[in-house]
Amino acid sequence: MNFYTAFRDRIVRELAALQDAGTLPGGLELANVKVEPPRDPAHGDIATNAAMVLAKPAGMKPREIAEPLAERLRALDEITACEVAGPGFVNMRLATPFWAELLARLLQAGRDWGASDLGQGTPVNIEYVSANPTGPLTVGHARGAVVGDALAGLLSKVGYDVCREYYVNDAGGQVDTLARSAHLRYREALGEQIGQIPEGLYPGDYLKDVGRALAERDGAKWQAVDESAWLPEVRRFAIDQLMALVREDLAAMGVQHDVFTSERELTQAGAVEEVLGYLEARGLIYTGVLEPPKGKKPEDWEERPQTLFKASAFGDDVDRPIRKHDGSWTYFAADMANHLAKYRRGYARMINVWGADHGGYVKRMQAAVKALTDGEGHLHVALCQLVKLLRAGEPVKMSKRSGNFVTLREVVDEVGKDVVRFIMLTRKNDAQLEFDLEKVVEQSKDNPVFYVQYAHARCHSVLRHAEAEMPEIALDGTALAQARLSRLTDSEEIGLIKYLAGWPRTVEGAAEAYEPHRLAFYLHDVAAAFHGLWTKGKDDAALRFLQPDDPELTRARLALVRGTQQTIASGLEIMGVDPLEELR
RNA sequence: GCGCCCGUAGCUCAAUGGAUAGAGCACGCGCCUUCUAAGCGCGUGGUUGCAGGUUCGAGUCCUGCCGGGCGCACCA
Repeated sequence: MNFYTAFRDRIVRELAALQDAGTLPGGLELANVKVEPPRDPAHGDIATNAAMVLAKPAGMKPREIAEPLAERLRALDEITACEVAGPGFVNMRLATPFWAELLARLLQAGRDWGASDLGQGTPVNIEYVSANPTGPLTVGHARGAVVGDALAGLLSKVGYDVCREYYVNDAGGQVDTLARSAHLRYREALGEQIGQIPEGLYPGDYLKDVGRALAERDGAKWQAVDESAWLPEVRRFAIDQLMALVREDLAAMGVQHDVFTSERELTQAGAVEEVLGYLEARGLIYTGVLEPPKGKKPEDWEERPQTLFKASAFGDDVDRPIRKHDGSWTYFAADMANHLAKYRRGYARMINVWGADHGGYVKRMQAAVKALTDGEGHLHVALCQLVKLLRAGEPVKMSKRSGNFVTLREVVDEVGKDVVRFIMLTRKNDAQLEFDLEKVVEQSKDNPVFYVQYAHARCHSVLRHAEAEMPEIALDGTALAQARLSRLTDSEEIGLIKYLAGWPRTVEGAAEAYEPHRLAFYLHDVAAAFHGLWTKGKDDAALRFLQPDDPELTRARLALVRGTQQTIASGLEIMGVDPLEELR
């Protein structure tokens, strides 16, 4: 479906023919030969760098390779012009019928437009969100949720077998703190005066609900007993409640994970001991003393022997502790078990979406994956930078209700999940993102969500008018694929087809680079091309899509409109955004 | 001190190692009896932080500086 790939195959074939003919020496490495769109459309539709990358190994000048190659390429039907330019590019222009044919294929592909088998069914695990169950999700989590979900959609689209995973950090000190905070709210619900929330406990009002629910279920059962008696049960209860809240928040964003893995269950099942045993057998565990970080020695630093994993043997800067002071496992140790479990379930390819504050954790986890899988596993980490939440240019105040952060829910309730999802993908994940609650719902050109949705709605508007004025024309993609597409001759019409034709390449590129934001930029450009064409019909009635006196031409143009609509819808679908048919 | 990320037009940001570095905003000038003007077109605007290096070719890769962000045992 990616026609650049198809042309690359042909060019490689022609290069082989040139080798057979003795024009080129044999045995050339062709892996670096690329076929891509020239940056400047004036250079043609597609270009290859073959002559330049082969010049050195062939011991020839680029032109000496380019000219005979161009000679052969000119003989192909689809290629109307082929010339050598610049330092040795071979530029090609494709025949109009080629583009018409491409539009027809797009329309027939329907929902599969842009799909490919790049991934060949390879299993990929994407772990994202994975927020601690100690509070509601924040706007920061929203970005991770959107990026992870869009990556999942993207990789599915190009043929990977994707598993969407959430790792629940329900072990360790933070959930104990949660339990204590919830217990306090529980006593409050039973009528006690609890006063100020002590330092170190979670102050958010959302825990009042948890306290009340516990009081309703268990009455005063846990009120006057020792902490050791109530903690495990209150903890379990609070985690369940908060995970339910998390799932609700995610559902409000349209995010649904396939698997929730519990750190506690993993640990209790002995998975960490297994990891330890595995690493010990390979001599990767030892007891040692770590150096304090230079220039920033913690106040309470004490030199003492710790159980360490030899992460430095796998690219990390230092070796990493796997037991805490009290002998329990570190978060890292449990996370190793988590990654080993994923690997064992068949996911040699793993992607984690983390907040930028976890950047310092990347190397050790990658080192762990290497060590635990004998180098067979591969972990990619996408770090999401901060989201700066603004309202009309001013930073948004934190709400007390939630515990001094802005929740995902507040934002979704205010602007809608589609807006959140789209805007979160308008920046590279490792760049900071400004999210202005007022701007993102503005119905104007400088709001990319609106701009793209408007183009999609305009397509539907045209199709609705067509239905009313020329009911004899069938408007579904399959029917329109049969239209006489050779009637599309205006350079802007052809230009739009060319742009649409780039969709599969865009999808593949975004998937390979793990960069879903490219979809948002591409859709913005498609929308711009469409708006331009639409407006041209205002200036020149002959360019309007609907030509009542010429049904054949109308059908061809409606095919283009449908193709645009399908492409935008296809992109929004991967991003998890519902395309709008009307904006009124 | 060390590690990771970032540095591109006045602002916010694009650009799988490719040709003359692109959009939007802002600024200036045009376009509404019409399928949604909630839009379109034209113009102004650049030493890609600095200095070297690799390459036929560097915003992109490597090294060193400068500036900003994040992190740095026993939290997650």
